[in-house]
Amino acid sequence: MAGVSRASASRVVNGVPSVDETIRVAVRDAIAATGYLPNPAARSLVTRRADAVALVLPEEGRILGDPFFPRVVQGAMAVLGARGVHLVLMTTEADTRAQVSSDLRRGRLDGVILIHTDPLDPLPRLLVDGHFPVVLSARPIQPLPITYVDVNQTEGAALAARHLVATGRRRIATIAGPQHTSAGQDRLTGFRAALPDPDVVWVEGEFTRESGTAGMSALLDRHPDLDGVFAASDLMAQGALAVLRTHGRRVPQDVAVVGFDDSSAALACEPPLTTVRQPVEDMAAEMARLLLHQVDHPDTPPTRTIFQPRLIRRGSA
Amino acid sequence: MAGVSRASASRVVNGVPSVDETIRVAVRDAIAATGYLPNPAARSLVTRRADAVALVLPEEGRILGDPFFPRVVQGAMAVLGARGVHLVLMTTEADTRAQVSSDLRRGRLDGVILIHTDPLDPLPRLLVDGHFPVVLSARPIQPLPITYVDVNQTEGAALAARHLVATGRRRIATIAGPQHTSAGQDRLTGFRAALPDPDVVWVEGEFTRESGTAGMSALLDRHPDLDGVFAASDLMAQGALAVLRTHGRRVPQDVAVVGFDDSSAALACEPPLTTVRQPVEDMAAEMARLLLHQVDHPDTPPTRTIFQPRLIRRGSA
DNA sequence: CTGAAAGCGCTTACAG
DNA sequence: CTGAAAGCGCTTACAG
Repeated sequence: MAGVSRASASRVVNGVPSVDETIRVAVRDAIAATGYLPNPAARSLVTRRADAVALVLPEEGRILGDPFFPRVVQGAMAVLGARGVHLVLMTTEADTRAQVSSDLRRGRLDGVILIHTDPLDPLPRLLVDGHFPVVLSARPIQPLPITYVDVNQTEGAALAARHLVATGRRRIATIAGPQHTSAGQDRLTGFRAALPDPDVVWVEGEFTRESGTAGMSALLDRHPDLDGVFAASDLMAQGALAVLRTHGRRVPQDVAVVGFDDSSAALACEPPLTTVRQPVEDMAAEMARLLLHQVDHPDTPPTRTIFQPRLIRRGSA
Repeated sequence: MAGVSRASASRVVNGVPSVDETIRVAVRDAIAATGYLPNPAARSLVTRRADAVALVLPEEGRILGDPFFPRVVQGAMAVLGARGVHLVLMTTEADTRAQVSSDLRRGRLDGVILIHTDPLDPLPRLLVDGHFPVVLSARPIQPLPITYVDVNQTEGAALAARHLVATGRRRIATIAGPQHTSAGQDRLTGFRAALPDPDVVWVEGEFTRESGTAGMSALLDRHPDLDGVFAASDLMAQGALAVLRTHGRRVPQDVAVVGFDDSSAALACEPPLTTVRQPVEDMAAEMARLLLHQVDHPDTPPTRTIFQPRLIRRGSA
């Protein structure tokens, strides 16, 4: 309709620079007049690109319910959406996980962002071995040549420790995260290292509200006189706050509480939670960028990008 | 490799019944031996199917942060995943909303599930007019020939009303949802109708925690003696609970509180929230099924499916 | 029931 | 810089 070859039309649509101005204009006019939209399946058939990536979450319930999740999606969508790349939601449950690799092999997915993967999950290794573009949301606990993004976990925990000490707390304890995860380990390590006496009282939680409740009860049983608590997740802090209230402890007067994440749960707490903020949106956006870069340049060596956490002071400490 | 035509191979892969058993076996063996996976782009080019649908949410922040969201995704993924259909996340923000319709027209998306759409949003009408498969998560406030799924809102609110009355509450008030939405309207209507005196005290909220806080404060100012509150969302109930605590009211002894949704926020409340449960997973699964049906049968007339709510009794009332 | 052939709508060497 | 042609990997009438 523009009176040019289909090759030239294709070049204009794809913004190839070496096209004569008159042709370009003719094609653009024709596109505007007809409302032409390129067929992605036909394009995909030759370019070998799906323009779709998956956000892979552990079991459906756990992460979706995580107040963390919305911020991840928001950050990733911002960069993906701008490039017209689809964000497909998947989980690592038995049925879906098979789909992830088959979709990757069939070219239905260009790559994947793996969120909060279980340390024992073989999926990261599988994807690396298959040379598929992939980005992890945290340092893998077993060394793996894989690109990941993380927050400086030890520094974040140190921020919490220093704040408790600076505000005069002396009998400090922590509800740590699961010690089979890198985040759980690093936050405990960092917290201890920043305390005058690293021999701090601690219990292990699972990052969930329930485990925060259990952890705080255990702590209070053993050390009724404690005056400062660092919970390695906001959800655990929320659980801890409930227990403290039940036991008649005022927060922050009697016991100061610091959380970790600055998820939406932090503002739902009473009092609002002082917590260590991870720049989750930025991290997710960066994951998307790194993934897209890998898609464009398959031989990119693995990189790691570490973000700095920040202490957000609110009512609880 | 199986020694048959590519047409026969295609028939076996797609499960066409009229294929000789020997051919079927030969093809299956060849597939197993080679690890063959069909190329979805090539298939899509001729079938005109993307095998992908979008879950379209209002502005990124609002719904993603909604404790409701995980249950929606879970329900939809269960039926979509089983059929190998991708669930693509999108929003109605300026940039993405253009993508929704262009992806639909280009065949990159087979249909969309619209969640919590703003009543003024022109998107539903646009999609209906374009004859695209679409399912809404609630009754549209302006009549529109569109398929939707909803909970019986008035009955849900009536459940709350009857429970408050049955437990002896007499000075009852409600924090209603936004009156420009069907859910907000119906819950208020249903609540009033089930009360001995429909002339109940009420304030309007936005379904958010903040508006619950503001609403409860206003209510308490005007009616310090109230003994029962129905909040039209769990989030508003959570905000109300915080205000009641600040004002020294015990829940449920002094004031009973009932929420709506049974979202994850209900269990995070203190005390745990008595609330009206929407079967969200079931509703989302049904939306996915209805959408897929429309994709298969483009001329399906619009239907509506109403689910029954249930009162979940916990500590707050 | 099966196969040869056309065709889905693009992109991309390859000549010119 | 541009166009004719091949080809991406499937599905599906159409004969037989």
